[in-house]
Amino acid sequence: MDGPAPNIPPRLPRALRVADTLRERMLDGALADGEKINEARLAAELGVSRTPLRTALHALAAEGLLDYAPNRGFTVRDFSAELIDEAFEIRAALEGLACRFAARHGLSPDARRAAEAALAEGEAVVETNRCGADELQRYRAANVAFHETILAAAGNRQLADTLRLVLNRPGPSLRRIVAFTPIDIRRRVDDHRRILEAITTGDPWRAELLMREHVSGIRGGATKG
Amino acid sequence: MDGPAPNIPPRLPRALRVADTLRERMLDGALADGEKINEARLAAELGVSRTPLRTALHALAAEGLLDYAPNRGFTVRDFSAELIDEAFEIRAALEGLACRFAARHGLSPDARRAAEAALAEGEAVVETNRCGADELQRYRAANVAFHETILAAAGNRQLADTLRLVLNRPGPSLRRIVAFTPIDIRRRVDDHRRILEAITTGDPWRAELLMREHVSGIRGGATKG
DNA sequence: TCAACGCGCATTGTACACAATCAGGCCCGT
DNA sequence: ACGGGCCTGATTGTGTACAATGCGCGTTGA
Repeated sequence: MDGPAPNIPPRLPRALRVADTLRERMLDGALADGEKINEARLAAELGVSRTPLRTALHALAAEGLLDYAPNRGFTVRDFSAELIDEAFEIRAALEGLACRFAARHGLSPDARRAAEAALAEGEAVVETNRCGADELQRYRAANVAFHETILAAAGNRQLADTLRLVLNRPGPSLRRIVAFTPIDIRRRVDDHRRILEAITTGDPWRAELLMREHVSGIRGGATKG
Repeated sequence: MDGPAPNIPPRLPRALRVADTLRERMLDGALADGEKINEARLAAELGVSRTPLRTALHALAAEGLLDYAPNRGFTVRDFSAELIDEAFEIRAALEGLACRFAARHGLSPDARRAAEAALAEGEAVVETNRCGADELQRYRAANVAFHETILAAAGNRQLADTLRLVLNRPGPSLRRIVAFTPIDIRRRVDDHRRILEAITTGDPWRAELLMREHVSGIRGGATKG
């Protein structure tokens, strides 16, 4: 997503860094659900004035991460467990759509190479039949690369933006909930292979269906049910 | 009825009013695509200082209506024709999802009454077999009521927020592009009937499919094809 | 005792002034 | 004549002071 640094190397505005900081704090729970935000205190804590902080707060509210009541300030939006399920279904629908677009539009040579590389990396991890921190890290990277490649291939910026918003949402960490047993990973990599196949053979609707199932399955195989 | 400003808020923050104003200007094209925004000039034009204006600009950027480049300001995002098509597909996917949720969750008595009332109103318009400004206005109201009722019945605020963002997006007016011949309207009302039927009979997947087709068809019947 | 009123404090909203950064043109060296 | 670097005007980013609003508490009267 927002690449590390080299893309935007010069000092970028405090407001943006503050927004990122707050997003992270919501992800790791440092900002609890429903908590009211005190601008002055938070600004002091972050070492900036209220101006860039307010900019960040309004932006996050527009993204749906905070609730805003005029003259009454901001509160951290509550993302409980069932809301995460809902987010996954939205994500499934949007990624399915992206997949259909990618299949309809076709993959560029570069995109195809990238997708196959990500897939191969995932399969390599599965081959190890192990599930340590290292393998997990490799699988995650491959997974992200695969999904992002498809999203980019969809060639629809609105969709990408919308999806990014949804992905950024759940505070209690969407990712830490997902199960990562070797079986789960094997299944997901297999999903990836079929999805890529549907895309390359030009079967948009099947590609969409598979992706929807794939993303829904991430949650289904992860939560207690 | 729901008057714009003076009715609800004795005093609503300037930033919010400015945001609304800018949204409207983008809708009716007073802010052209790709236009660069000069904060000082626009602030003077709107009669506010740069502070609330900047708040509004950042919020609109977070909503995806503006592009923002650090230290380089804001530009009005370009929503050309094909982008509107894309927006419709996203909308179709999201409303389809809402429809499925509504069917799965079931309609409350109130919601059911509201949906049937909206449907009946639409059918009443069709009965007239006319297509004047008055009928069009009635149909539109009924249409909005129908879709919003279902969205509310889905009981998923994230989905509602996401969809609202997408609906707010296209500047060159999503609505003015849609065709409104009696045949189109008849078809759409018929769609509505089937959708409601699928929901009330508890057929989530059919409900989703029908809604997706319905929304896609709005565009399909409107553009050159 | 309880409810309603009003005051004061805490917090949010806005304006303005100043610092940082960027775009464009001029000058200079080669 | 051409390319590169500096300088200047314009625009954006941030800090700070002040105005406006809302909330809680104490007082007062029945």
